[in-house]
Amino acid sequence: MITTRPRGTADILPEEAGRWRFVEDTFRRICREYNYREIRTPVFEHTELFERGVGDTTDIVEKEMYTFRDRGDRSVSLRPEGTAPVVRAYLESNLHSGPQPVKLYYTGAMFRYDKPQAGRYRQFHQLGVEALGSSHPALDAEMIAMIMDFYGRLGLKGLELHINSVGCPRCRLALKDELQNYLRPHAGELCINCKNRLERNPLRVLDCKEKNCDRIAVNAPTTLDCLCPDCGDHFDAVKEYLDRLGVVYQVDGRLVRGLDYYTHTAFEVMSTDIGSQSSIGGGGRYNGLVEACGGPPAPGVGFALGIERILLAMKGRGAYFPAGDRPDVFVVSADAECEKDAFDLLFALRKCGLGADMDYMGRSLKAQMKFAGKTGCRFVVILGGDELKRGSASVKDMTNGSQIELPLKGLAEEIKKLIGGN
RNA sequence: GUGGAUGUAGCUCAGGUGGUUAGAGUACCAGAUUGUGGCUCUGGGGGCCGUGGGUUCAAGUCCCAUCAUCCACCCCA
Repeated sequence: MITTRPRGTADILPEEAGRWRFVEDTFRRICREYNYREIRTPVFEHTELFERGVGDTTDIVEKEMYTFRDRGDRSVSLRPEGTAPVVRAYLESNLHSGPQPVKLYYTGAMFRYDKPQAGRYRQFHQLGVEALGSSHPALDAEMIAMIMDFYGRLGLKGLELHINSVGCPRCRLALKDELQNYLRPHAGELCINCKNRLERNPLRVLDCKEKNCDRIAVNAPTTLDCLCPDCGDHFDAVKEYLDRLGVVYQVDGRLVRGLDYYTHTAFEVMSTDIGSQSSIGGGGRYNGLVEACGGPPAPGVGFALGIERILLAMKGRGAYFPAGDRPDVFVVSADAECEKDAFDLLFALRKCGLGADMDYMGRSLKAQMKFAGKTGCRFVVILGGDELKRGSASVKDMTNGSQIELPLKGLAEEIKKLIGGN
């Protein structure tokens, strides 16, 4: 059926698109202030990039990628996330041999073959930033502060910021041992998933939401219990920088993010009122990723935010959105003979930079007025035989209904003055 | 991938136990004395009742399948 969109996709209609633009514009502004520069990468990549970069044991790669073979028999995939492509570009264009860190931001569509539900789509849109080449804890803090700053400017409230450190690979190994020792006696009480996780990836038992698992996990050793001295220092420094900025956070030793490449700092922002898909943004440090992608050892930090979920949270809280675009002027012809003059006038107005439109449905004067009212225009210019004889036009202010007659010559400039005057 | 709910005009929804030409509100269009919006009144256009099967003399109404949406699990943005 050609009149239905693919499952899990959405059309962003004009009214909604205005809200998207508001979110995106706010993001771009903040990126400029924090000195992150835009990067645009392809919407599809070699499948191998995601297998290596995201991790081939993650759900994303195992069962959620849009993968296909192109006509040259190459396996390519629609990007399921933005970090791996940015890292690839960083390497491919030798950005790592320039001044570090390289601070980049991106916006765009991502694709995941999930079952759609509230706040979860197959094509969704992310805003993200990555800072490559520095392992300084102030950078982790800057990024977390930046997200909260961004949400604040959108008028989002009722958010929870959770932070954690998942340590380096050595810490993880230690934790894995500790966890398995703690969990094995409880194995019989865990859910089926967690029984499997116990041997393969016991970290994930920590944020299982099953009641029994949750109860057991509360007392389990966390990532924080197993941090090596270096990782502990790094995390303390991140917290200190956040404290200096007055950023409010909760340390959550059970926060384990799904992607394999995270090391050290991990963070996530939750909204309490958008349904079960409550995460509206998250990120962390990934010091092993660049190397895993075939580059030199280079650290990185980044985050990604979901636009759809941000919008959901904003609507849930009745957040402010700026008014949509509307024309400055609508040109109305009082009788059919004036239509061509109205057309000329319309283009004269536009040439002066005014947003202008007219009726294209052959409507009566009354209907044209009605239609003009619905466009939300500020002024209506009425052109009729009487006015034309005098070389003038009637200008009606739609906000108060007042009407004056002005000469056609220089009309656009006059209207500009009237708009500027308010 | 698993489970639950729903699917009637553009939109929001009515349509007891199956029975003639499927309704409302809203939106859209046109009128309400001769060149003017927002309020009010009147009229009008618009529906493969998601789709495909089945039961029945008869199905929007019952059964099955399928597709889609929503909700939860899972996962994550």
